Amino acid sequence: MKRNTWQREAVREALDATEGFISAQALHSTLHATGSPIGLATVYRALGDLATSGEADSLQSPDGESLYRACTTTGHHHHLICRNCGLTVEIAADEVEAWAKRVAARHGFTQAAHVVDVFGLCENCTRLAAGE
Amino acid sequence: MKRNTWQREAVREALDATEGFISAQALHSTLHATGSPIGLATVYRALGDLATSGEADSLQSPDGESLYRACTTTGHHHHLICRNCGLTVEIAADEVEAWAKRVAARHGFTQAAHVVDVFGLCENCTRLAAGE
DNA sequence: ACTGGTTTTGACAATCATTATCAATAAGCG
DNA sequence: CGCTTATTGATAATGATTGTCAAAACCAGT
Ligand SMILES: [Zn+2]
Ligand SMILES: [Zn+2]
Ligand SMILES: [Zn+2]
Ligand SMILES: [Zn+2]
Repeated sequence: MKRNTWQREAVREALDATEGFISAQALHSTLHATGSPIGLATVYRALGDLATSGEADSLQSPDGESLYRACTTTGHHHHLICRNCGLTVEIAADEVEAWAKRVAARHGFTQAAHVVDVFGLCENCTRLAAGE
Repeated sequence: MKRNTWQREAVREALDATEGFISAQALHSTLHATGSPIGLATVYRALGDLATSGEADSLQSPDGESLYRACTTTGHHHHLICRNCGLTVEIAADEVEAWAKRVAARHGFTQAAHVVDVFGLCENCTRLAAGE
C-alpha cells in the first residue's frame, strides 16, 4: 500500500511553489535551503512517483537533465518554456495531437507517444537580453 | 583550421551505415567491432561536430542519452522512431512548424526552437510484439 | 495507545554517460 | 622534409541518477 510521509508532501509542496520546471537536484537544494533535512534519493523517488501518477509533468532539458513541474492542467498537454528564467506556459494543441496520430498511423507505427516542447525567451527575458 | 583525419571520416561512415539513431557509446562499440582503434572521446567529439555543422541530427532518448543520425533530408525536419528497433522515418511537418511559431508569438516568446519527436513501434516490431 | 509487518527513508556506494586533461601524434603548409 | 598547431586517446574527473540495506516511520489491527 502507498503510505503518506512528510517527505513526499514536502516534495509536492516545493514543486507547487516552483514556477517552471526544476531538476531533482535543484529541488533538493531548495528544500535544504528552507531547513528540510530530506534526502536526495528521496527527492528523486518522490518526483518519479509524482510523474508516474500523473501529478507532475517531466521532460528532458536540452542537455539531458530530467525536469519536473506541478502542472495545473490535468490532461495531456505541452509546454512553452523560457530557456532563461524557466517561465512555463501550458499549451493544449489538439492540432498537434491529431498530426502525431496521423503521421504514426500513415507509417504503420503503433503505440505512438510524442515529445513536443517549445523553448524560447519569454517577453521579459527578451527585453533583458536586448538591453545587454 | 579544420583538419581531416581518418577518425572523423570513420565516424561519418559508420554513422551513414547505421539505420536509425545511435548513441556515441554504441557507435564506438560498432567501430571497435570492425577493428577500428578509434578512441571514445574522439567519437564524442566527431559526433558533436557533425551535429553542430548540421551534417547529423541529434536528439535525446527518453532516458536522457544523446542519439545521432546521418539524415538524408538537409533541411529542418522531425522524426518518427521505433523505440524497439530504432527504425527512423524523417518527417516534414509544416503544420507543426507553423503551430510552434504561432504559439510562441502569441505568448511573446522570441528565439523559439522546438523539440518534436514521435516514438512508437514500427510495423515489424508491432507484429513481433503481437506474436509474443 | 501499543505492536508487528511492511514500506520508506537516507547515507553512501555504484553506475553510466559525458567532459576535461594533457602528453604524444599527425595534418597541412611552405 | 621540418614546423606549427590541431587532433587524438588513455585516463581521470565530473555529475546526474540509481542501487543497497539497515534503521526509522507508517498504519492497520488489537
Ligand atoms: Zn524568461
Ligand atoms: Zn500531445
Ligand atoms: Zn521497429
Ligand atoms: Zn520543426
